Amino acid sequence: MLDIKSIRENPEEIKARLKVRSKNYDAGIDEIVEIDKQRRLKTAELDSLKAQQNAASKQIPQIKKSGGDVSEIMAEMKEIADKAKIDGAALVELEERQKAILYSIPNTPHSSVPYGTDSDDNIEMRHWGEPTNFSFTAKPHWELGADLGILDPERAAKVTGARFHFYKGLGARLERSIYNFYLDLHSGEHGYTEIFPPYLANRASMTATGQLPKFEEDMFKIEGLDYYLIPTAEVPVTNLYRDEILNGADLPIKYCAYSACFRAEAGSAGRDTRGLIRQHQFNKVELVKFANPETSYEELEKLTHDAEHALQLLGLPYRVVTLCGGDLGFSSAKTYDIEVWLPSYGRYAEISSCSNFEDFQARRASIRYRDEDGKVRLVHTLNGSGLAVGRTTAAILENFQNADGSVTVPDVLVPYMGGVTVIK
RNA sequence: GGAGAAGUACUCAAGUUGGCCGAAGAGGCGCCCCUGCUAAGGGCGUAGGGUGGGAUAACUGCCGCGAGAGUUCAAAUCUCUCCUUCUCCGCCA
Repeated sequence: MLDIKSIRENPEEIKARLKVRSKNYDAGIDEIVEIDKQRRLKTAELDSLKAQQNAASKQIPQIKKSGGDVSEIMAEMKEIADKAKIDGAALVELEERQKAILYSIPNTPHSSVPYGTDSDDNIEMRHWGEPTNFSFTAKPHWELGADLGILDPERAAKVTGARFHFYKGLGARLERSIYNFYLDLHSGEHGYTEIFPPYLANRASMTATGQLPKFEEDMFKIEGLDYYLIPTAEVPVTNLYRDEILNGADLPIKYCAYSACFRAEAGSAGRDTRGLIRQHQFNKVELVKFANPETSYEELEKLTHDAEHALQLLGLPYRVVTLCGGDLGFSSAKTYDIEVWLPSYGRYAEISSCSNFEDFQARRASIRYRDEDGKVRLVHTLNGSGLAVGRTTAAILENFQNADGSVTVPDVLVPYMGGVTVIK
């Protein structure tokens, strides 16, 4: 959520910055400025009534003590109390309206984010390796999975529904090897503390990280409870410090977390219908940072490189792009996508999204830190996939397939695979 | 899931016939005094955070005793709902 004070003071600047997301973007800035004005007037009105009440509350017992008559002042206070009630209700309504708009406004993009309408306008920053060439006709991963007997979406459709998978045998082992490798890499070499979070989060948490209220239809909700299946470990891990004040000297705080992720993705019907790319449930290792605002963009670079490092060790070709305004996520100020080469698609496909949310989530979640000067400030939150596991499995199967239909296991995963070097 | 008990500041903890409770006390922490030494003693300080007014000052209003709602002129204190923790029972990986 954006700061109402900065909207109040620089409405035109905020509007201009939001236009990087979309030319015609109308976030309701003018409306919110007007509501804010009324809200503050009403607040002042109500506060002065309360001040009168407080003064009377001190007088009444004293008058009573000295045997005076309080009926007149009490009658007067009754009127004030009634008026305060009406004002209070009006104020609540204004606050609700303001909040509704404020929660629906996306983050302002960082100045380095280019204008653009969709993923075609993203900017390639760098790439590593080259697209894989095959001397034979390469198969897509879903065919490899079926032929090797390691992926079974058909039975998953029977047992659950579309967009779920059974992994079997070395397929299940490969998936497990990948997220164990990721966790070991980030918690070991990269200095992230490992977290294993709950897979359900409540409404307050989902609101704090920005999934709610705007994207409710993308979430799986638990019937009859205020719980949602997490779409990413970002939700529980970022909310770890909701409503807390951290010690500034402890920043940056770095966490990595494996979790299953659940996405209803109502709008995705018809896309990526086969294979592991777009599932209702998938595995992911997430990197989360709580950072000092001064250094959060350096932390974003480091986080992105940490995620890239995993792909380098696996030997998978990838590129890094800066998302343009039109492709930028709701809560993010700047995002790098890491895209892995996917032969069946003939293009790079997203396997990680590394974002700096600046204070957007921290304001919603009230995550702050005490600075050296004793002042309390909002932290900057960052996160990125490190990496999506199912898509890694797909990329490994496709990029490392052999002419005979077998798949070579990347060296770094062999120990995790119990010494298996080829899946056949 | 059932039955009880409890949630007050960094910690512990008073306060439930509603009103001089912004909230006793202790510990901890900070500063100082005494002490020729890392002891003992003494003094002072220690509620923040949010949100308004005001010049992004001085100063000042309002809200904060788990959360929310209610009763009342007035609630930490009364009522209701919810959350969390503890104990016992049940169930269970």
